[in-house]
Amino acid sequence: MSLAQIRYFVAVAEERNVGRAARRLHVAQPPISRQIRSLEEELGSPLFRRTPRGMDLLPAGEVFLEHARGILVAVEVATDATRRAGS
Amino acid sequence: MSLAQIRYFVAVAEERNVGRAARRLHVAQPPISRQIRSLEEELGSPLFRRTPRGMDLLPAGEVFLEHARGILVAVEVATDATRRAGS
DNA sequence: CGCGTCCAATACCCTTTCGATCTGAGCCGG
DNA sequence: CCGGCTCAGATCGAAAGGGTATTGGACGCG
Repeated sequence: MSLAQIRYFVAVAEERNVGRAARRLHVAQPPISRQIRSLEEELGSPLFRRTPRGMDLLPAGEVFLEHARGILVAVEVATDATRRAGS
Repeated sequence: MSLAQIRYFVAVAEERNVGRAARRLHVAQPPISRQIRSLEEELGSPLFRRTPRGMDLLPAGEVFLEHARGILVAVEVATDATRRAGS
């Protein structure tokens, strides 16, 4: 699992759409699709239901989403605090 | 910043020694050194003082260490909770 | 009914990143 | 001094990651 995967996941969960998430993150669509799939494999359970109109969060996805947001915030807080301590 | 870098950092901080951290993580020593350096550059401040006998945590490093441990725990918790929700 | 549209997934290539090995430089103890 | 630590640097091969182009499925509209 990588922080990029977590960021991709949060964007897709919020946009409910891989293409929009990709544009928001300034990356192409296929990398996002692949990373989401890889994340699901690593976690051992699907996070989204694929529909012709986008991606619907599954229960496991909702659980992961809450934690994922916390992780990203924690990384940002750690970065800021360390920069502040270092200068 | 990657989760691997955070794991490397925590190991080095705890061992106060790059070589021991490398053995503990089952990777070679130079990759650890490089990732630590890259992390310091990204954070904008040194985290360790290099000595002929090992690595001493600087104040910025101590700050980052506390946050880093929390991030790794959060990743583990997120993983477990999601696995549990998915099965 | 097609046909155009919108979606995610796949195939393929290329660049970048990452780790392993080997080597070097600095310091300390015997 | 010399032998054994330490971390850092150079080089190489493998793996990962992103981009473009394309496919395939589902819907809606004429």
